[in-house]
Amino acid sequence: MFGISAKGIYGISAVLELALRYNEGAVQIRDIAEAQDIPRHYLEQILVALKRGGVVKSFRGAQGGYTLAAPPQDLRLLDVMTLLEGPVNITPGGRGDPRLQGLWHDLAQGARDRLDRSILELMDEIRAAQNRLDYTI
Amino acid sequence: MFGISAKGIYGISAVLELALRYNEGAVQIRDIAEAQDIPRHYLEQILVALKRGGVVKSFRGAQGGYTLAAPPQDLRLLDVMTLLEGPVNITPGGRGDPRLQGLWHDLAQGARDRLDRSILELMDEIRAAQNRLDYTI
DNA sequence: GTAAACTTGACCGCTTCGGTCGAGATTTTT
DNA sequence: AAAAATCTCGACCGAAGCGGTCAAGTTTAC
Repeated sequence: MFGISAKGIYGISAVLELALRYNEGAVQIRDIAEAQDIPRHYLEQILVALKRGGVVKSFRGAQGGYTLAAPPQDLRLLDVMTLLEGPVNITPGGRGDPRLQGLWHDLAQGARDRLDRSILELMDEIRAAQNRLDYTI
Repeated sequence: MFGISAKGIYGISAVLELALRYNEGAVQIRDIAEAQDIPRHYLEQILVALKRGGVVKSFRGAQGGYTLAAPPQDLRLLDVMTLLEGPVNITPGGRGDPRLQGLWHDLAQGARDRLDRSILELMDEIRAAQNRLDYTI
């Protein structure tokens, strides 16, 4: 239950990779795929969707590739996920007891809250977790 | 994204119905299906799963039907959902950047927290919401 | 011009979802 | 004992989504 599909996981991973290389210029699909271990042709689909949504930019031809469309502090995880997996919505059909609407709504809102942070915040948290590990070991 | 399937929604609805009629003895599939507008034969599958998981009990033959296997305060929403939709688990495969594990884990834990309450609590909340409506209108 | 790189869209096998159906087993009622 | 009510089990089905592959085409840098 509640599984996020490969598309979303790959998508966030790819965006993270681009964020980490934000000052390196365009990064090619092949490099992202290799670094994050994502099937190349599948990653294409994902990046096209992210491009349509304004999360990344692409440059064609030799020396082309992808970059973030904005600095990491201006991009939100929730936007990336929404583009790839559709809106956070618990009950698509009007099924089930109407009295349960509040419950489903709470669930959706909780998920949204946890995803509503910038890529930069995500990078900071990752760095913090790494530091914690360094001190522990 | 994050949609709960019809099975889970129907399942909670059916359990709620049984909880509301907890002192009435066995309730027949047909009645539950009608009250909650669930396809009868589909509801069968759901109830069988809930029975196997010890959430409901069944009685065969004339005057048979289903009841909760325990009083509403001893049954948790999370158990019902887990039986019907599998465990709350965000990343089944080992896909994606390992540094994102914390993120997925947080998401899953958030969903679990919101589902970890008893049927009785759910009934109370529904009643409270109804009261709020009564005063507002 | 030619190689590098993105772009587009068709295609595919597999699984899950949502649901239907029918025959059988069990229990109560009469 | 027979009939009626009810759950039980498993097969089946169409549609959609998932995860991924592939080929052919464009665009751009050099």
